[in-house]
Amino acid sequence: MDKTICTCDLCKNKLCARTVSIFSSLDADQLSEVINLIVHRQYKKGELLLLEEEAVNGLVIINEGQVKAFRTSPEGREQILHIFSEGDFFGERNLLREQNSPYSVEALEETHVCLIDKRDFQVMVRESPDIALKIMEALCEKLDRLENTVETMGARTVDARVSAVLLEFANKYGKPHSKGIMIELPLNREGIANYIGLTRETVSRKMSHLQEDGILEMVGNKKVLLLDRPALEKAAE
Amino acid sequence: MDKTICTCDLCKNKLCARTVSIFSSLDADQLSEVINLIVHRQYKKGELLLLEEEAVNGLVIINEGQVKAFRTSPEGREQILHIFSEGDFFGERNLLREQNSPYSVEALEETHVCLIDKRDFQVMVRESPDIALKIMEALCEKLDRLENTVETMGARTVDARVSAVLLEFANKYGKPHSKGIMIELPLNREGIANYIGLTRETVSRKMSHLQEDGILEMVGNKKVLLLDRPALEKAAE
DNA sequence: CGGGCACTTGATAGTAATCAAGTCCGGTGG
DNA sequence: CCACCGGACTTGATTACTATCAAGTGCCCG
Repeated sequence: MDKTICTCDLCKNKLCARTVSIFSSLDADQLSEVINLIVHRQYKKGELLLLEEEAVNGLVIINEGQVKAFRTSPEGREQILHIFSEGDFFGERNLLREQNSPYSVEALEETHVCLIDKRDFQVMVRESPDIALKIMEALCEKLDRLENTVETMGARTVDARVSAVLLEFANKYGKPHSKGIMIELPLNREGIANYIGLTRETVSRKMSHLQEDGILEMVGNKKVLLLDRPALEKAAE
Repeated sequence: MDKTICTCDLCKNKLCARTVSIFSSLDADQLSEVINLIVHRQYKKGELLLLEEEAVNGLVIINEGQVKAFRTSPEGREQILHIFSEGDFFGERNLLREQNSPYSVEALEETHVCLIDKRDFQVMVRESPDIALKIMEALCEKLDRLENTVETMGARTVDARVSAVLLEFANKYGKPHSKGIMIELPLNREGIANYIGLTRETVSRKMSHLQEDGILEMVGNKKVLLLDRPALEKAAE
């Protein structure tokens, strides 16, 4: 795990803390206090930010890039639990209790993070109780998403699962495009498979099928152009 | 939804609020104040406490009995997300935000609950911030459990899933027994299937297989005697 | 431009869902 | 307390689907 000083624009300008909703209730003084406590790090694609069962020593805020949080089963199958992007954070569950990390976290691309030490954060929460509310909000959002995931994985067909994950990516990463919505995929085929409990071959086949049906168009391996969103929504049901 | 006055011993003696960890930080005065705000209800097996997409008007604490929280997919498949028993509560996510229920809740047996109105609860949280911490704890526990569920459903074999759910029940409902651990199952075969995304027939077959292997013994339809816990743990990996 | 890795596509096998009886449990009423 | 009835459970046969194994193609990065 290579630790380097963060050089991204946001951090150089000391604005990183301002972009994160968790600190939105702080005034300028409090904010500059926070900024002084923040340690910056950056990770290359494939580097680990955290290892399952390891002690968590603070809150990690993604400032640039994205990461996957995953577990590996005894047989070696990887299950991705969360994908965190700019503005997301993790480690909040371990700020108030002594417990090791429930997952490993790996950079999916060049990723810059802001790190706040556990003790510093505990002080901050005590001084600004609104932060606790923001954390609760974040916990609720994660719960909502995981409940959706459980329903999708337990009660939906495989076709619906693939459609659902593409819709999720369209909502999160989609950019308007003349023919529809251009989606920059955060995961390769194997990653998508590990996110919804399938194999890469099955994901590949189902995506090809969606292309045949004219619902989407694959643009290289890393992008998808969603042509018919309503049809994809119907397929995800 | 039949609403009746609660007649269970705990409530008659006004002790119900005391048994719930969420109020453990309150002193006697605060507690009696809480007790005056509590409304009691009881539900028969099969009755709905809450319907998906319905407004949630307060916190529901299970005082006696148990319930399942579930969603029904468009094709009619039911996915159970949580099982709540004595001391558990739900609805906490809707206390701080306006959002409808993410699931339906149905009584699995005669169930007595304590209900605290949303507004009353918001006042309580403001007066006793420790309650917010308790809620955060509960949210974290639910997150932990759902992450386990996602991993189990996505990355484990079907045999491992059945073993895992039986272990979960053993931990939660198991009572020591001369030959092992006696488990009173909260769900019938179909319910177990809907909890781990399988069909009742498959669950039935896998449980028969575990019995053939001498790992457990079925005692009627509603109980299981776990004979070899280490073997079940190994099978759940 | 070239090589390696990710992706696609095909063939096969394994496993759970489905369809279909038949059995047993458990609650009810005599 | 026992007999009976209905629903839950088990077990079997078949089908459908995805994982696996395998080969070939094409994308992407250096």
